[in-house]
Amino acid sequence: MARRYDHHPEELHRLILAAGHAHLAEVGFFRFSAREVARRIGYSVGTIYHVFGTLDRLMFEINTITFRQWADLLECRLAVAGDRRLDALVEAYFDFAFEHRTLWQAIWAHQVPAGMILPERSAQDRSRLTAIVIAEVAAVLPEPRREEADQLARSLIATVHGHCDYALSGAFALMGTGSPIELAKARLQDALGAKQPQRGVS
Amino acid sequence: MARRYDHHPEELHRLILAAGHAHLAEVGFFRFSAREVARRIGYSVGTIYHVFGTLDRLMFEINTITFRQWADLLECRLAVAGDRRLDALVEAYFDFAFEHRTLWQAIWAHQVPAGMILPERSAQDRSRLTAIVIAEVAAVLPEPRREEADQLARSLIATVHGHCDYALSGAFALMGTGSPIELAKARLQDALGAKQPQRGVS
DNA sequence: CGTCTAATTAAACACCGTTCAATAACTATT
DNA sequence: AATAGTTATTGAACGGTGTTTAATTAGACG
Repeated sequence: MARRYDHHPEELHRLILAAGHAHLAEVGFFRFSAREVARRIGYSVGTIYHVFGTLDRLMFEINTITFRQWADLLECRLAVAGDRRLDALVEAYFDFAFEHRTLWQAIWAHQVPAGMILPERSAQDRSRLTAIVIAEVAAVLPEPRREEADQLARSLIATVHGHCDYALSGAFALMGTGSPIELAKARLQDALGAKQPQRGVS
Repeated sequence: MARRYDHHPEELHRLILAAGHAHLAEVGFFRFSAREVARRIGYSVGTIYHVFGTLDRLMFEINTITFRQWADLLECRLAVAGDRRLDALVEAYFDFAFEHRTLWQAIWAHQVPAGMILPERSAQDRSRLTAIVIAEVAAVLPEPRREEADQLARSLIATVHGHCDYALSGAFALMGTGSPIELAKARLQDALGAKQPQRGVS
């Protein structure tokens, strides 16, 4: 026992995160197991506790990776979007959630303990998605209302989030026409349409 | 071992549900324990499995109780509401979630297994909340658009849900003016305001 | 070469969900 | 009333979990 320097500390940190992220994607939040992560990388559980201190911190950092990937997707989609940029954001939001269901649900399933101190870097990664939406909402708002952008953007994110969550939980299942994603777009239109006419409105 | 008829089957069923509901309210979904429920009622774990077959079924029925209480609150609030009935519904939605945080979160944390067959009674209890909102949305829509009510109501529920979930998860925490509940009301106003002018609009 | 530090581990603890054979209490039949 | 049959209930077992800790040992430092 007590081998060392198979991996440098940073490397080990990344190794655990990568294995943990992959494991979480496979089995989902409720069947996630720190022991299984340890098994996968050929270390013992204790090492994970040594590196992360708490399971909550490991889960938090894994979810931060997911946040980063999610924001990356939104940026990619914006880069190739036409003039209906907010619709593109809604689609990216949904697409990520549906394509990486287990990872996305883990974000919301994990309750970060009250007192936990968050690394600055993580907070930044996690707020990127919000920042992207705020910028686009601000761009769409007419000049005098631009100071609303922050609040309004968060409200619209919550709106899309609600539709996405309901769709994944099956609550929308029995509905005929009007997919959740189209309904979400319609609600954004309701909130923004009056304030700023977009081209090509459906 | 093997005492009998301390409680009739129905009584035992209710006893487990009541204890389970109370336990869930205290510790939340992630620390819920079937063994603890058994301990509380003075039976062994096996009995719970005998009565409910699966932990998932027990959790499902406990959550159904929560759904029932939630719909009850909405109805009570409607009964004493003024002319801004939808605002009253939004408030009731939030109030229940905040007052019974653990129970409310358990509803969304619990993934009902795909194949599970649901008792008719439960499905009814669970759909009541939606039905209440549909009725109020229909009442507010102008005659020609009344057939939209079903879809629109679900979309508005998703909207409020998103705001509520975000608020509880702390994502709204750092915002200045404009509480989540007021933002949710504003989004409903956006969606319905144009279609039906309400008195006393803020 | 010896000392110190800290990474790593095995093992232990106290739980958990789930299953199942054994048992005892009730029911039905004679 | 006695017997046979049914079934509610249990304890115990199995394999898993998160978390903690003392022991070990690889590497760093003098």
